[in-house]
Amino acid sequence: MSTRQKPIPPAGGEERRSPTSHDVARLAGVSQSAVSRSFTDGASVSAETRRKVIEAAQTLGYRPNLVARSLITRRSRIIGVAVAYLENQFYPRMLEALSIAFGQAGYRVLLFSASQNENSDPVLEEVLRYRVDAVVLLSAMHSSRFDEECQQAGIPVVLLNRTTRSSSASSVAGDNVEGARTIAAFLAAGGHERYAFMAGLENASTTQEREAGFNSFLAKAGLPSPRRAVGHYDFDAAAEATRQLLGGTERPDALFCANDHMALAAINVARGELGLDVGREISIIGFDDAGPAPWPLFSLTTYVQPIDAMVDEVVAITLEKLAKPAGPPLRKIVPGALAVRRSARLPSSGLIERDGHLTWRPPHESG
Amino acid sequence: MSTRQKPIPPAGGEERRSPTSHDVARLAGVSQSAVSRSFTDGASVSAETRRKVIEAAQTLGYRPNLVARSLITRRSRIIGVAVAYLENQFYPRMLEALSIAFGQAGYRVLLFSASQNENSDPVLEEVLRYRVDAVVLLSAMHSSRFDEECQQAGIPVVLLNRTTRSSSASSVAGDNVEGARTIAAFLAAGGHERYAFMAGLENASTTQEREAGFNSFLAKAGLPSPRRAVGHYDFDAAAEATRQLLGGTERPDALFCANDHMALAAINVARGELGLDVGREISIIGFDDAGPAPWPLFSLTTYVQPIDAMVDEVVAITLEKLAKPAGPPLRKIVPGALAVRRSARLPSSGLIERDGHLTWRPPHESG
DNA sequence: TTGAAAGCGCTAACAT
DNA sequence: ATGTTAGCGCTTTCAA
Repeated sequence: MSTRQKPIPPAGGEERRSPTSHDVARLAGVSQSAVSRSFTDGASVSAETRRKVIEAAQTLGYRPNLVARSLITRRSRIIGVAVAYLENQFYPRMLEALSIAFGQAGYRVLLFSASQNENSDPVLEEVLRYRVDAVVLLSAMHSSRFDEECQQAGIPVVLLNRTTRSSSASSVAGDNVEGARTIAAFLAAGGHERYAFMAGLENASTTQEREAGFNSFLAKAGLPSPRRAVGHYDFDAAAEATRQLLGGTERPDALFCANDHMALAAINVARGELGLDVGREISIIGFDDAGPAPWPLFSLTTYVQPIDAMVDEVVAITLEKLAKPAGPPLRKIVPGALAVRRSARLPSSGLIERDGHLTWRPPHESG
Repeated sequence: MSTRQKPIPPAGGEERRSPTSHDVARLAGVSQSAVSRSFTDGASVSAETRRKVIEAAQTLGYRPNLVARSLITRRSRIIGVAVAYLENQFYPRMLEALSIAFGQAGYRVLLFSASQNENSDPVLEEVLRYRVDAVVLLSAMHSSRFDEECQQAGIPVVLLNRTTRSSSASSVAGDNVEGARTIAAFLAAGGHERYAFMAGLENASTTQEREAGFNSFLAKAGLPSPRRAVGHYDFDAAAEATRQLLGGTERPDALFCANDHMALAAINVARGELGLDVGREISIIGFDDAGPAPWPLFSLTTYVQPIDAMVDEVVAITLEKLAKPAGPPLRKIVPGALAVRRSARLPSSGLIERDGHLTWRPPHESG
């Protein structure tokens, strides 16, 4: 039996290894497990022992190694979050809110970027090696194959601001159908005659649901179906779509864009290039309430998605799934509210003020 | 001696443990270390062995556990990134670029949020427990105590878009002094007479350096020193600062805001509230080239900070520090360029077109 | 309450 | 090239 040989420090030799629980134990004159217990919340340690341990830890600059802890607990307390196209102001705010909310629940966020149209599976695949406890898909495309692998590995997947049928993933999204319906009703109440809709990505649930809600109201109200263009949720593409939509004859007097990011592009083109008086000659409405929407120069009427409520829901669902992985996916629709500003003509009735903000309720709510 | 008892699966019992390298080894009929080697890049394994291993891994759905690997290699391949106030469009783009660039280098980004004014030490302290390989401070305040702890733990700290003397942290920043000087020269060449400067956070290096550069040029040119207000790098505060600056008599005809986020607020107030013709009655210039700056409705003249170049520099410095932790901090200033757009009056000479963009060079460059 | 001992899943000598 | 062995730093039985 050889004497316990001091391991050779990594090349360079300068690097001082950080102190371990053993070092602390030695200094405090207790066992290593006592140190571990002193840093564990519900563990049974005497106050005296803990005191000695904390003191020794302090003098050594000891920090529990979460990697080692993860290895044994099989919980990393890390949530993988996939994002793409943070250019759209709505996402950074979601991300920040997620990071803060998960932080308060004792989790950290590991970031994954994937370009918007690209399949993010390879990156997400890589995440799993980090043994993240759960995955939140904020903006990336995803395949059902990925869900299944996660499902099988016992890793909850939560989609944020998108839904999916035929998947084991949970989801949190805004009320796209109702929101779009409200927008259509608002525009109809404003007496508009020629409608237009700007789609985002064709295969995104947000675009599909918002378009469905918008069209269904128009149809039911006997109004003509909207002219249509595709902005791919991209600023430049949306600008081009706006030119296409508003450039010809018989210009629409009402344009609903599937999100604010595109609506902001539309305002830039309508006012900046075409010289239109937005809010009088043309009404433009978006969806989200992204960063610049309330700025005076845009004053964008939009369906507000409540970021904090949605994020809280994501955290709640994630923790719930972490606690009991079994069972069907959890799905949540979070209601929003129309923020009435100046980018769209006001109807003569139904306007109400709430918390200093203007909103609107259809005068004869039915059903 | 007891028979090796199968550990009891975590409560619930549904959870299938993910396969380990041992499982793969057994199925492939090789040793566990052969499996490890098959998943290690430069390791010596025969093609045949690797084939068998990969095949077995495939059928079992094996994924190497990076947590276990980290424990032994003492490298997590995770970079802690601290952000705050993603509302300022410049930061999300930086963050996305960082995530992508580090991803290409085989690292992932662990996110930490701290509010802008708050001391982020407690959060950052927490990071260290995850044994991140390095820390990048994108937006958060930080104390020299934190640097020292990292230094001592052998964890490189890299500041992005801010600098510090008296710290062991490396840094990457734009050329604030030169940029601000160029802006002053540009405004002077445009024949402006009454200057104003909007500061961000007083103790931020960006504000200090940009103000110093701006003022130094004005002084040297014999121009009056600028009127001054503080916008705290916050949209609303900047709007208020704008009212204060432009509201009175003897209105300035040139306003330099310490970043674009505040300049955008200034344009919103100047045009939206005060009805000023931005670019003719008042020239407004920013710094960064944040997301909405080029939008037609702002067309903000600004000093462009090259995000990709800065981020590449951060990655390079981080990797360099990871390779040789010893030595003094690495500091890099990345030059930018003035993007001439329409928010500021054009000088009669010095304008040049580059890559389809308009920029400007002082006609008589001296010293 | 406390300590001893057994591993979590992997990498890295060391032998063969 | 491959297998054996010894841990990485921690949590968690199990006895005392």
